[in-house]
Order: sequence, then structure tokens, then C-alpha cells
Amino acid sequence: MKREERRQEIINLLIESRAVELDDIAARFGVSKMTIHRDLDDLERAGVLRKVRGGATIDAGTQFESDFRFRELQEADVKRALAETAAELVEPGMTVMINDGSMASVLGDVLALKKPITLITNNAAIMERLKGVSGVTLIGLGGVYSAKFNAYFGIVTEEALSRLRADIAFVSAPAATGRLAYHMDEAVVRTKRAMMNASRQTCLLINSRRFGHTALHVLADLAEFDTVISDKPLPHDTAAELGSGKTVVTIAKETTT
Amino acid sequence: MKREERRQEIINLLIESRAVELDDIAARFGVSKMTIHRDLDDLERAGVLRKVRGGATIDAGTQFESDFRFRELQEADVKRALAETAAELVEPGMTVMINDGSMASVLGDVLALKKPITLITNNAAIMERLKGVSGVTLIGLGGVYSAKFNAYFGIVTEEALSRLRADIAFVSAPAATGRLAYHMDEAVVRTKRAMMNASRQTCLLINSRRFGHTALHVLADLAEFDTVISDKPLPHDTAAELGSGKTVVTIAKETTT
DNA sequence: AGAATATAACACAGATTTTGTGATTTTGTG
DNA sequence: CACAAAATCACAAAATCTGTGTTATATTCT
Repeated sequence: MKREERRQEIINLLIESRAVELDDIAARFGVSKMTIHRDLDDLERAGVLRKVRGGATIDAGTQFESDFRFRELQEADVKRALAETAAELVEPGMTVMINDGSMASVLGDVLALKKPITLITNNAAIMERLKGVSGVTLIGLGGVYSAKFNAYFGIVTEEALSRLRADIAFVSAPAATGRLAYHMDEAVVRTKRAMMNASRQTCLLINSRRFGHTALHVLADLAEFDTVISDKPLPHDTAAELGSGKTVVTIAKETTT
Repeated sequence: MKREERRQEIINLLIESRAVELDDIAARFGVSKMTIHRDLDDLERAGVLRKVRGGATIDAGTQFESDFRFRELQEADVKRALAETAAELVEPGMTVMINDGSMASVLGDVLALKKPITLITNNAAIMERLKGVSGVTLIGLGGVYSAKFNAYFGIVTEEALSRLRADIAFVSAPAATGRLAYHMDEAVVRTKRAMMNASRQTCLLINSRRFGHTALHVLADLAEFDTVISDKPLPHDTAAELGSGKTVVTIAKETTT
């Protein structure tokens, strides 16, 4: 078992039990305490957990869980599947908007293969990965950088969006119930909505596990989207309410890669 | 001497003499020809030089010299000195604009120590280094990414600047003659000028070696700046023409770090 | 104060990167 | 076209980097 696997496992343990004991995991993985100390130090620095005497804890529900560095590690396979499916909506030559979020940054990687393409985003991860990639015209949206979402937001971002127009916007959401999608942050909601307004077509990407949750602000009615992509069939109530409209629901199948 | 030092040295040799011989540098560094071959191959791939039979050349004045990956390597000490001097104009709490260029990205690092501070920039290197640094409010300017300058430019950038206002703008220039500073790229000039317009105070940072050169577009009259910082006294003609105005000229002294 | 835990410093094995050597291919020149 | 110089290739050797454990020292809790 390599270092990264061990660290991922530590995170998984933490998610289940909220806290781990140092001696405990050192024994479980058959490595020295010092090694675990170093794992925990690094994970703490990455903002994933908090070290306490004798072990570490994770404060679910607080800033940690909503921290992008943490989310980044989770459910990479689902993200990949959603991204692959979303990419089918895109043809070379198109202009595409992508919002913040780790889901979105996976999508960026996938779309980069559809070159030539123009990508408009406020997502710092995408800017870093795709800048200078030939065949990809990268338009960064400015704004105030938010470490929490690893993206740029604010008036500058919204103004920039008001001057641009894309063929399709991909928007992701952390929560949805019934026919509404939600987000906890107002500035993020405004940016996502601005992207939707600035695109001919819109597509929502949402992990099926996010259904049944809500958050402070309503992001959008699912019926506003041309396409909704998820990894499992939508809950019955959502599906029913959406049934009559124009919105196309697509279920991503995990690719065997 | 490690690999990167050796490569940096090769570049320095190239800058002085336009061309190097393979046998020559292999002997000078006491390594095999094969190693030098590999160095030259990699540097060529990085766009820094051109391999020719028996050695390598650099074509000053063509695209090579204007490539940011190349400039990044050059004269780190001078850049550092200019940046340290420029930082003296900044107090914690100020809002500062910084333009594209490797000089500017060094300045970003130095200014990050003056926290709390607000940094407005179109420079991708600065965004990457300083995002998430506590005490630094980072405002990215959007725009179309330019690999050549590793920064963002265009209407989006200029519009964003028209909505912002800073205490001071730091602008760098690759060429100056008499009282005028020049730049080869129109979009870059527009962005720099927009920064100057959006700031209460302006400061030009210029390597003394850039004097006596020109480029296609005039960037500004040196007298427009409140401060001009260089590493050596300005040429006589420039100094004379500037003498009567309000512009303060500061010579950076190399710090012994 | 005394036990438990955390940090720091060094040592070491294994992986990775960098380099050198000699064989082989390519290129330029008379 | 032949021959020498230079470049490339392939693999082995050397140097460097990484991750780990051990021991010594410091810190924190009770």
C-alpha cells in the first residue's frame, strides 16, 4: 500500500467515524507513528482534517466538508462519468462556459480533447490546467479569488459574463430537492446564473447523492435547463415534476477505464 | 553544479555570444557531450534556443526572446532588486495593480509580505502563486489567455479595469528610448494603460539594459509616471529630459541575499 | 512531576532522475 | 560517394529524491 492510498483510507475512516486515533491507524496500516504523524500533518495543511492530541478529527458540516480540496478527493469516478457524458453535447469549435467546482474541472480536462474549442470559466483549476494548451482558447473570468471555491467571483466576474456569449453553459450544484437546485453561497449563485443567461443552451451536472438536500439559496429550477445529467435516475418526485417539460435528463454510465 | 544551474549558465552564455559550441560547453562544465545534447534538446523544446550542428544559437529579436519561459530565467537578481525597491512604495492595506511579465511576478511575491493587501492583476503567474495566501485579497482580471505573455488580455480585461481603482499601479516595459517606453504588442499596451488610468499613482519598473531599444507601440511617456525604478542610472538623454518634471527616479541597489 | 504524545534530526532502503559509455545512425564535406 | 564529425539510441552506473523508521528531545496533559 502506497502513501496516497493510505492517506485516502485515512480520509475515508474519518468520514465514517468523525475521528481517528493515531496509534490505531499506525497499527492498522502497519507503519510507524511517525509516518502517520506526517500523513496527518500534510492532510491538515491541505485543509482536509484537524489534528488533535492522539489523532485527528474532521468536522463534517463545517468548513472542511465544503472545502474544495476535500471534495476534490471524493468520488472521482462519478465525476468522470458525468464529464464524459456532458462532453457529448460539445462539438469542436464551440464556445463553452464552465463554472466553479471540482466536478467542473474534470469536465475541463475532458473538453480539452474536443479541440479546437473556446472555454470560458471562473474556475482556477481549469485555468491552470488548460492555459497554453494548443487548440484551447481560454477566456478567464476575472473577479475576487475565493479560496473556498478555488474560483473567481463578484462584480468583475458578472460584468465579464454580461459581455460574453457561449453556445452552452455547464453548471453544477451541491444540492437539489424537488425541482429546485440550491447553493449555499450567494456570489456563486449569481455567477452560475450569469453563465446560464449568457449561453444559448444550459446543462446541469449533479451527483445523484446531492438530491434530497437543500441549501440557503435557490440556484435554479431544474426545468430551466435544457439538459440535466446525473449518475443515477432522478428521485421520483423530481422526475415526475420534470416529465412534461422540455428538459432532457441523461443518466451517465460509468465508463470502464 | 546541478542540472538546472548548468542550463541557466548555458542560456547566459547564449545571451552573451549568440551561439555556443557543444564541445566547448561540455568541457567547461566537465560533463559529457551526451549530457549537453540532452540539455540543448530540452531547452530547444522549451523554446529557448535552436540547436544547430555542433552547438546551439539564440535568435535575439525573434520570438524566442519574447517568450515568457525564456525571460523568466533571466536576471533574477535585477528583478529581485527592482521588486524590493518597488515594495517600499506600498504599505499594508493598499490596493495594488500589477501587470504581466516575469518582473511583475517577482514583485507579486515580494508584495505578498505586506499583508493585508489587495492585488489586482492579469498575470497568471501571480494568480497561481498568491491565490489562497491569507492576507492577500486577489482580484484576477479576466480575458483571453495569452501563452506568449502568460497573462490575460482583451476587452474583458480592459472592461474589468474600467470598474476598478487602485492606489498604485506597477507597470513594466521591455524597451525605452529617450523619454518613451515601448512594447511590441498592442493588447498588452492597452492593458498596461488601462491599469495606469485606474490607479492614483503609477510606477514604471524597467531593467536598465532595456534602454536604447524600441518596439512597435509606444507604451507611455516616462514623465507620465510618478516613479521610475531601474537598476542603474538612466541614460543621460533620458535623465535630462525627465529632470524638470515631477517624476521621481529611483535606482534599486542589489540586496545581498 | 511523570506519563503520554509530538516534534526534530539523522539514517537508510528503494525509487527515480541524471549522467556516461559505446554502438549505431545521420549529416556535412571534399 | 566515401569518410569523418556529429547526433542519436540503448542501456548501465551514479547521483539524487522520497518515504520511512529510529532515536533523541521537547511539549502537553493530568
